[in-house]
Formats: sequence, C-alpha cells, structure tokens
Amino acid sequence: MGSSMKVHQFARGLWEHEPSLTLGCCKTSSLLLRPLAPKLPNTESVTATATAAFDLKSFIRPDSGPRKLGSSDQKMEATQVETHPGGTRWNPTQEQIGILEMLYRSGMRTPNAQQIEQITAQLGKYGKIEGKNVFYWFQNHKARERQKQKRNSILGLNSCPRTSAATTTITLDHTRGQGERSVVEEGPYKRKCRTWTFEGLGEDKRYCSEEGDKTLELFPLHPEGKMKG
Amino acid sequence: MGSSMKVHQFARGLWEHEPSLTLGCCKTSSLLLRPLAPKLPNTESVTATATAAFDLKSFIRPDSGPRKLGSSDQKMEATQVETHPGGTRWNPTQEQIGILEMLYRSGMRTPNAQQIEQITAQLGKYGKIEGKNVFYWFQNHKARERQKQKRNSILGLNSCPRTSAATTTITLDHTRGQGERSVVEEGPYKRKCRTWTFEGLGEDKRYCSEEGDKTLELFPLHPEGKMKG
DNA sequence: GCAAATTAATGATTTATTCAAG
DNA sequence: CTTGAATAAATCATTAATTTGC
Repeated sequence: MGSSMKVHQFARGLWEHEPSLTLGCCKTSSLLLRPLAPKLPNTESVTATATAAFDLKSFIRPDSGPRKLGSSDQKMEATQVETHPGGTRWNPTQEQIGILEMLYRSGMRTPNAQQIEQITAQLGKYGKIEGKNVFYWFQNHKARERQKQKRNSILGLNSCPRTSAATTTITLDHTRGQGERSVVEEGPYKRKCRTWTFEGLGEDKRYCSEEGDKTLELFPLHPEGKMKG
Repeated sequence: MGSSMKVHQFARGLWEHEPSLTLGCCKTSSLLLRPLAPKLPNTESVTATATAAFDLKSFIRPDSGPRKLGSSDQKMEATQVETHPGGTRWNPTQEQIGILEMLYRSGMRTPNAQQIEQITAQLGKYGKIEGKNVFYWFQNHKARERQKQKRNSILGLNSCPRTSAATTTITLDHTRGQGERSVVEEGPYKRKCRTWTFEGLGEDKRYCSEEGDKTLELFPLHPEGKMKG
C-alpha cells in the first residue's frame, strides 16, 4: 500500500558487466537493519521507514541476467565449463532410468530428502546426477503417468475391462504411509494426506547463525545460484 | 554409457520386515539393465525384465512411513527428534516480514539460491529461519498478492479508475531480466520468459563421486529428511 | 549416408490449489 | 481468517528421435 519511498534506482545497466554496484553501505556498519522496529504496525504500508539500511542491493544480485539475444561477447565465462560437456540438463542413462522406474513401480512417489540422497548416490555410479534430478524425475514421471492414464481411461474407457495384468504398481508404503491405495492412483485428483507427522525428526537448531549455515541445504530449486566455488 | 557392472548388494536389514519383494531378478548378474534396449519400442509395458538387482529395499526405507494407524512397533528410528522446541512452522518476526516485504516491493519475486542464502542469513538475526521459509514466503506472497489483485480488479472494476498510485511495484530486474513488466504483474496468467540461458555459469563437476556430494545442496522440499546431524 | 528441419520426450520451472497450524 | 508448507498442474525449453532433402 503506502510504501511511497523510492527504491534505489540501481544502475539499469543490468549487472552483467559488473555495474559498480556500490551496494550502499557495506564497508562500515554494514547491516543496520534497525534491530527492533517496535511493531511495524498496520501490516504492510511499510512506510519506508522501519525495515532498514541493509540495502537490498546486496541481495538482489541478478546473477545470470537476461542474456536472451545480443549481448554479443559474453566473455564466455569459459573454463568453468569443466565437465558439464554438452548438456545443461541431466541426461539420464539407461541404468538410471531403469532404477528409477523400478523404484517408481515399487510404489515410491515423492521420496524425501534422505531417500533422494541415497538414490542419488546410487544413480551417481552410472552417470552425473544431482538430487534435484531425482526429485524432478519423480514429479514428472508421476504427473505424466497420471495424464497418460487419464487419456487412456477416456479413450479406451470400454476396451480392456480389467486384467491389465502388466504393471500392477506394487505400492509398498513409501508413498506416504497411507493405508489404502494400491490401485494405481487414479481418480479425480485425490489427495491422501500430506504432512508426514514427523514431529520429531531433526530440524534442530538453525538459528541461522554464521556457522554451518546449512539452511540452504535442502530447500527449493533454482539452479542458477549453484553457489558453485 | 554402457557401464553395466554390478551394484553393491547392500545389507537388507532395514526395510522393516522385508516383504520378500523379489523385484524381478537380483542375485546373480545384478544390474543387467539391458545397456541399450534398441528402442524400447511401444512405450511402457515395462516387462519387468531390465531394471536391476540393487534392492530397492536399501532405498525405500519407509522413514516416517505409514504410522497413521496400525503398523505398531515402528522401531521409532527415534532420537532424531533433537531440538525442534515448540513450533513446527516458521513464525516470522516483524523485522523479518518487514525486510521481506521491502525486498518484495523492490521487485524481487523468486530469489535464487544465492539470494536466499543471503536473505536467510540476514533475517536469521531476528529469529529462527531457514532458507525454505524465505523461498516459500516469496512464493506465497506473490501468489496472494496476485489473487488479491484479481479480486480487486473484479470487484472494483469500475471504481478507482486508475491512479492506484500506491504500490507500483517498482519491479527492478531481479525478476528475470525481462525488459518489460513494471506494471504489477496482473493479467490472465501471463508468463514472461523463464529460463535464463545462463550457459556458462559454474555448475562444474558434480559427477556425483563420493566426495562432497553436495548434490543435495539445493533441491526440493520434504523436511522430514532433514538429514540432520 | 548425413545434416538441417521437425517432432516427440521429458527435464526444469513456475503457477495454482490445497492443507492445516495458529 | 491468515498464512506457512506442500503438492499438483501447467508450462517452458532442451535434448533425442525421426524425418526429409540432397
């Protein structure tokens, strides 16, 4: 709402070729952040006051900006390419796919971090792979199996009464600890239950102090910030 | 490519009370995987062959498994509970919200891993917080601002012609290096462009060897497997 | 036989929905 | 009712297949 205040203008130049940046302060008392704005009253309307020095700039950092076309000399950034031979995206090997499908057929659908770690470790023996690849694979495979099934149920609604015999989808229990299911999840988008009741379970600390800062450890996506070296 | 070779057998152990499973072959020539099924013609029909020994069992690991009812002795896996004092979900402080809104108003929408890391580090000074909280906050805030706006455009379609003046959503460029936008993203679900074409960009190695194994570093969600200490 | 041009798959993201804690 | 968390659906954008012209 209110907000008024201007936001820094930033050099439009667009990051890319190191835009002097000047990230506001930094240097001295970097990070003021106004330790304790009493209440920061009525919701947003953030009045520009409050909040803090802090300079978004230090965050924003567009990273791999636009680039679309032009930009001609790209400097290449080169050399970092290292391995990463031809592809940008994961290109699974037959072994990897085989194992993943096996897991899928055995009923696994949305492996948790721990499982993904293990799977990734194993699949890594057959080719380059990252945890997110495993995650995405399950997401996509699940979704595509679903739509494939929907298609079939619409088109062949009559033929093939039952006895599909093949692929019965073993369905063990990884799914989500449901009691039921076992029939190849179909139906009109039914959710089983999501949160896994893992009340206990690590999750300790993480007061976000300076240290390990594993916060980033396992959260979302966005490959750009691969944090690299 | 080919690779073939075997996968270690793993100690069955876990898997609760190992359900015979017998996922197809296993045992002898573990991991045949049919190095190169010429075409694997008509889609699925997975035939059960292929795939491999490898023992899902070692992966699956029901973790927080079913639990819902029955299943009685769960072995508990216990001890992992650790801290995780009173709350299950992030409870942002005023400072944190203020900063996040500031960033949001400045145009940030989907911060990448690096940005999230920084933001988390900062916000951590005002209270417990994890990277995923930041991520989710942006996701939700964006979505909700959008629907709020949709509501408004439908309801007040007439009143308040334009000149909303307030919050213009500065929109710098973090968003995604677009050229346009700047008008408060609205409209009927319009996408701007996504992939950043950052061909170069670190991303080096990660052949998933044994070492660092940062694979898990930044991938999806699923808090249970917090991997903890 | 190949390589450009198409098309089919499918990896990676983003948006929309849903759930549930507070 | 608000909103953190998570999942599903919709999209994009590459990559491999496949086709086509020479």
